[in-house]
Amino acid sequence: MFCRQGFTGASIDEIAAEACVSRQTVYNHYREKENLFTAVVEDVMDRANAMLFTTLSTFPEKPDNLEDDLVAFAVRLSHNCICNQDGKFLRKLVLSEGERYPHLFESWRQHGPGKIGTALAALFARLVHKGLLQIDDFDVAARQFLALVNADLQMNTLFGVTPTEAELETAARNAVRTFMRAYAPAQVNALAVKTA
Amino acid sequence: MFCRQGFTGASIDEIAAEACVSRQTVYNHYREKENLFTAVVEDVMDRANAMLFTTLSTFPEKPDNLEDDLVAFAVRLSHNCICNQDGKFLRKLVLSEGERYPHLFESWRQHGPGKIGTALAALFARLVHKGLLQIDDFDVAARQFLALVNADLQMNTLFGVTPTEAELETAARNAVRTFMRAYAPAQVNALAVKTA
DNA sequence: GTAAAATTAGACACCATTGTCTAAAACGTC
DNA sequence: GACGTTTTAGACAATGGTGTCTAATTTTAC
Repeated sequence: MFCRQGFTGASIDEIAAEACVSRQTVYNHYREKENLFTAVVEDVMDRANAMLFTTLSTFPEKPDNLEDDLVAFAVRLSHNCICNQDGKFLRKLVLSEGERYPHLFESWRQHGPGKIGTALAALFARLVHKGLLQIDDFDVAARQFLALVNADLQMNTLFGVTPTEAELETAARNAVRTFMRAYAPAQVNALAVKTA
Repeated sequence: MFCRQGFTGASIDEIAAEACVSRQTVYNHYREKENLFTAVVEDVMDRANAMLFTTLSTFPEKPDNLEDDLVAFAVRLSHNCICNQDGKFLRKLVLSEGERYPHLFESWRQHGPGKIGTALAALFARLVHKGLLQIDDFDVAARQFLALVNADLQMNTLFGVTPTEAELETAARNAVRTFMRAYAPAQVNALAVKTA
């Protein structure tokens, strides 16, 4: 409800009705609307974080085909963390009510994109160490990877349309291809060109 | 005011006070709040579009040093169209009230990012024609360019902090470096590596 | 089965906001 | 300077929301 209508747009009455509970019960649990709101946000954030780390752990320790593995990973990432309801809610929230709730906002920044960024950077560092990538700044590369994955989906997510599996796939493939061209060692790219 | 507080958050009284005008005058001009709102949005959109096209026209017809020109262009783009108040407003708006005003939303989609995307794609097509870039899908490249430029700034813009000129510059340089590595013809990259 | 705790429906005061109305004031034009 | 138009301040009803209260009902625990 907060997701769909924002903080002021969601009335306690509607929320209570949606929860099949009386308004008074809501007030019994959370003294006031703000408490309910922050509780919801924190819950959504925790769930999103959990989802994020399970997704991160799916990346194979010894990549078989780096490009394909990265594509599959990007698909899972956007599917689980970016295009789902929670992710959209959080981004929307931060944008619309971020200035009103600075501490929520800060907490999101550190637990959300902050964590995903550092975790991705660590993954890339491992891949560099194995000679599969050539990256000078891991943090920049991580941000760019996320940005590229989002590039094709941004319009859809803003639109409120959840992209189809096929759109997700091509978006991921476009992103990874560009990423690999920019960050794969020369011989890997040469090989890719030769096989193409 | 709509920008800072959203549609419902901004009261007519406050708006009238800010405009140094009585509430009744507002109602005389725009029969109701929604009309005022859509008028504001359209005005902001028009201004943003004008700004965008003047920015696009600054790109040199015969690039001297492509990488530097792209960096300068990216800096101007983020400065004029992405990080300024209007751009932030529009993104925020689309995200928070997009579902409530589908026609506004659609109009934004076509006149905002739609136009910037196709215009950028056209620019890249010219650069490819001159042999300065090697791109298979112009639209994808345009979206990726924008995404990369935003990659380092997203956090700042969400935070509400306007990045310093130096941050803008490094963000643009990171973006363009990756973009060039992915899309510059082999000999250009080889040259860049040699000179580095 | 009973007592304590939680939940419910509904009424309520309170507040902010929208949009209307009116009479007075300011403005512009000739 | 006079007349038509616009603006203004303030009052006003209507609406919809928050948070409180109460008395009745249900659930839970023992």
